[in-house]
Amino acid sequence: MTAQTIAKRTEDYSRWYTDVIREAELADYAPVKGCMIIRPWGFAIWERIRDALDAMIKETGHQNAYFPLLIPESLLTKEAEHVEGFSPECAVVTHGGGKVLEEPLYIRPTSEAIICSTYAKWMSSWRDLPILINQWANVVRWEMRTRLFLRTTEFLWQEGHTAHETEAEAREEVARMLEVYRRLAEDVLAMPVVPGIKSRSETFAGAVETYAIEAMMQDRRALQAGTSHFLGQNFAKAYGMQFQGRGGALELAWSTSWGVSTRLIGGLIMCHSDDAGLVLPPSVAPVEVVIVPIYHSDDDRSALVDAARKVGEALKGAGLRAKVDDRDHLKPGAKFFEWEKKGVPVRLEIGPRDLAAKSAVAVRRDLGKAGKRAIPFDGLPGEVAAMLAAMQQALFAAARDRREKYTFDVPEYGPFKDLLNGDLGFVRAGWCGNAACEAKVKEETTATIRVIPADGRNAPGKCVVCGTPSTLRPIFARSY
RNA sequence: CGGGGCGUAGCUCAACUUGGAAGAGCGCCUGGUUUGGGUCCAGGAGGCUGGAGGUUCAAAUCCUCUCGCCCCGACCA
Repeated sequence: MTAQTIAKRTEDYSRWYTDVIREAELADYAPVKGCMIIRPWGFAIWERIRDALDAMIKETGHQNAYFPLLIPESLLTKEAEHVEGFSPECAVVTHGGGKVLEEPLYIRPTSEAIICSTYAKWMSSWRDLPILINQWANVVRWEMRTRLFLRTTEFLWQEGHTAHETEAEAREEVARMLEVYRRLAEDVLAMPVVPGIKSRSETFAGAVETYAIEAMMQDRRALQAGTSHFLGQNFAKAYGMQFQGRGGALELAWSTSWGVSTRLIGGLIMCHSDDAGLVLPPSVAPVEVVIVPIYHSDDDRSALVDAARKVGEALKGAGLRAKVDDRDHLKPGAKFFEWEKKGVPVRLEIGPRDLAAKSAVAVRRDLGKAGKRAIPFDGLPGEVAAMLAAMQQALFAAARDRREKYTFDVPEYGPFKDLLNGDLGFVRAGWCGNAACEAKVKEETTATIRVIPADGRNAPGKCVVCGTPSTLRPIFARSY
């Protein structure tokens, strides 16, 4: 027996998290602090997410483009709040070609500066609007404390940047993309989220408003999974995004930006995985079904590997991502453990008994051995597809039930603090909108306002901290 | 930036307290054996002990400095 290599969630949640990543071979540490190497299995998951989201971004009328990594200091510093927010966490290039550069170049922490200044050149008439562009890129933020996928010094993301003629159009765009993110999280990642607006203190540097989707992890902490910013005319002023309007006057554009990152993979892990390792929702699994032939002799071997391959071809023919594990130097048990750690949703075992019965034993990753059942070869692709669909639903339902179970309505400050300090989940409560009350909660519980959902924006009540009448009802939680 | 832990084989670590020939398990390579939940046996490859300096007849071990990583906090959209 090989020793257990993954810590139990109940004993050491953060150790468990890094163990799952290591054992599933999702990522590795790099020579530079906070940087991570995304290994093929991890990157294949990212590609699944990326391809799904890319299609949605294009369906909503956006085009992809690419802007450069290096941003001149003078450009980044034009929007005061923006630079104040980002400057401390920027990496700066000071040398090039063996010489000290005349002007330092910032490695982008986000691309508003370079993109907005470019848009300024591209717009002269209202007919040039809207500009709807997305880019897939890497960014660097010198975070003090890093964690694989959740907060790395360099990470991959997409950032959409749009410019519009009117405020209403820009606001529509912000809402549209937040909804795209909600669909991505819930329908693809099987991760239920709460969409809503951020408080002022949590708003993106330079934005007028920040909207986000917030998910609950298995340790009941919150994870911000995606953001959509209404930038108003702040960046238009800073970067000269003006155009001649329908009436002939010069007008400032209204802009937005929105992004999700490789952090989503961290969310996936903490949302669905268990003590045996990674659990992947079928829609993002690089391999949906793995087929393991089981044999006792060389004669058996060729017949069973053949059968496994035929089944594999049939599944692939039905559009499923199937893999036959025909490695001869590993016993079936070793293969089972390996694919479990990697989160493959369905395993098919085909041994002599199954071959004789013309069926395969199927095991769903989230149900384990208890859910074993035999499925006849005839109709296998349909049955497996149904199992995958059921698993996708089951993962979502389990995560949603967990979130609902651990979301509380607490009007009194005492119990409110206890719940948050006990890491017991999301807490909904009235808030007067005053930053001082928000800060007090943070100081006394380390929890923050994660998001103010739509139904919490006009909800008469009393501020949980100061007791004055309130209309806001945010979700408070500790977060990653 | 504060607190804690740690750098020794690909990985996890032992040897350090009390200086005296660098080890184990896993993984890897060869051959055989095995295969319905991590087979077993035999043989083998693999190290400037993170780096620099110091003390000493002798340093993985003691001292100084340095680089880096992990965890907890502060910070973070």
